[in-house]
Amino acid sequence: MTDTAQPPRPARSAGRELKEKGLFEAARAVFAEEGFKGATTAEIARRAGVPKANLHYYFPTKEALYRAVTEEILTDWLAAASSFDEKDDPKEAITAYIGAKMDLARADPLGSRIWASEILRGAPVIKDFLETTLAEWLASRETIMRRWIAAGKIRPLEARYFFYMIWATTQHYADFEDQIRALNGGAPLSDEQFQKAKAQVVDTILHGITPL
Amino acid sequence: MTDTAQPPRPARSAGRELKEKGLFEAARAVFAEEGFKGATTAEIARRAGVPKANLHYYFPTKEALYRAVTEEILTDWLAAASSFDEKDDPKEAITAYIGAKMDLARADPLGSRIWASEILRGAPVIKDFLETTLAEWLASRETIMRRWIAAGKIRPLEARYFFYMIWATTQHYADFEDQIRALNGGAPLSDEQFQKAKAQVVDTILHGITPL
DNA sequence: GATGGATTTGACCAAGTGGTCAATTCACGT
DNA sequence: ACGTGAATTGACCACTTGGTCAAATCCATC
Repeated sequence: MTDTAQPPRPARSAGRELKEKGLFEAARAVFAEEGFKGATTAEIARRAGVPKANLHYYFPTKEALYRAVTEEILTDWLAAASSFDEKDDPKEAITAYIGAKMDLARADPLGSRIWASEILRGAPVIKDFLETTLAEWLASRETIMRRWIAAGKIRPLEARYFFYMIWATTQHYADFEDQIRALNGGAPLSDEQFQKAKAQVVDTILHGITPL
Repeated sequence: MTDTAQPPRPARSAGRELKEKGLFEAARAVFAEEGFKGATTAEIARRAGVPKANLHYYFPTKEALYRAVTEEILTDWLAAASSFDEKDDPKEAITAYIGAKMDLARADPLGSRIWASEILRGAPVIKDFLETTLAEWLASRETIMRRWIAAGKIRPLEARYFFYMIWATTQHYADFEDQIRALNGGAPLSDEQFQKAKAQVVDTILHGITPL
């Protein structure tokens, strides 16, 4: 933890990137807790341990900082989404996809919460992403699902509502972590509990769509 | 709908209740969109069409207004939850429960969003409800589920993760309505679409937990 | 050690925040 | 008409907000 002097020479703009990262992470936490409007630059700067004026040196406005944060989240979302395409078999593809979404929710709950908060306020910043990139992603996976249905590999269903169920369930473990904790005797889910939850989600959904 | 003059005499404090209702509803909308911290009393008053000072006559503080709003939401939640207990058969009970939760999300999306926003900020106001009433509700339904499992009526599973899936999925249709709209060509789900979604959620979950 | 751009920051500002208050208006029983 | 309590509201206050700015400090290069 006392590794303050470990970069021997690459001093270049490494300091800048480090400070930017600190502000970025502080912003993620505050935006996740308070939403865009409720978050204050003063609080973000305080958590990052820099004066507020310094924050505005790295990010000209609160909105610029917020946009930087959301952009990364969308990237991560797409990365996890790609796990749907790695296998041709529905069972494998869906298992991998749900697993990736669950792991993302576990690894980066803040990202999921910022997304949720952004949607709650009407998605002003990511609306374009939703209407284009996300809509296209969904449409093309609907095509895949329809093929599986035609081949009798999964039961007939409307693919979009199927994906809503996956998104809702997986992100619930991030967005409602505090509620889950309250229902778990005050303690967050242990790794074992989380693995069991993940397995059950996969299991229930797979059984839910497998033909008899 | 035009039954404004149906109370012939009880003029008493009817005006008061009406105005209180207006502020209450305006507050619901603003809290749902902006969260507790992001919401402003000025905006609430503006939407209710009254001066800000008048708001503070009916509700002394922003937090009092927020607490009144949340209280009603918890009541509605419990009302919908009771539909789980109306039938002894798992298939019927779960169908009724999911249906009630979906209908609640459709009828009162604002309530669901305020709940979500409250959890996102750490549930300071409803934490007690979560830890007591909700935890007890969940525990007792876990007992019922275990009985069904022992009787071979449903597949073995951890009941709490099963409920998380139901809560997540049903509330998704309220909390992420804007996202769903963006993925639906900009139009909100029609009644037919919603009914289809509801049927599919019930169907998938029931199949997911029914023994082979 | 001088130069000059990058960085840091205290002080400041206009606009907004939740909340107060005293002066007014309203509704209604007498 | 009058009195009285409930209801209304413009003006105001202390504090917070996002953002600015100029003066200071750093630091790599010559």
